[in-house]
Amino acid sequence: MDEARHERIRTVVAAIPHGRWCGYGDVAAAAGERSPRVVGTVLAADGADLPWHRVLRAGGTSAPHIAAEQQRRLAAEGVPLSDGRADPAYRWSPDS
DNA sequence: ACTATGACAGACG
DNA sequence: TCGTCTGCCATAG
Repeated sequence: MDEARHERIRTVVAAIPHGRWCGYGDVAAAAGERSPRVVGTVLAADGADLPWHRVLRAGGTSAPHIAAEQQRRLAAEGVPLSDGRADPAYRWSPDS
């Protein structure tokens, strides 16, 4: 069942500390996924109740449609943004 | 069953 | 640093 897959991903995203961010690839790896794309798929379908704004792309940038919200929330949590790009120093790995 | 699409990542030029 | 191409895999039609 794919329910388990969604749940694992949601769990990982929910585990991201306040004031931190991490990449789709990191979440996917922590959830045991083969592709980071499934993370986006899950967040798009079930991310309303999750801190999805703490999940960015590998480079620290955000997807166009959600960029405004995402950057606003991150800034509100104290994450330094340099020209639409989150500070790498505030990156967090599900492992650490 | 097949094709198109997408909140991605990595490799290249 | 940026734009493009390719590999990836779940969902929708």
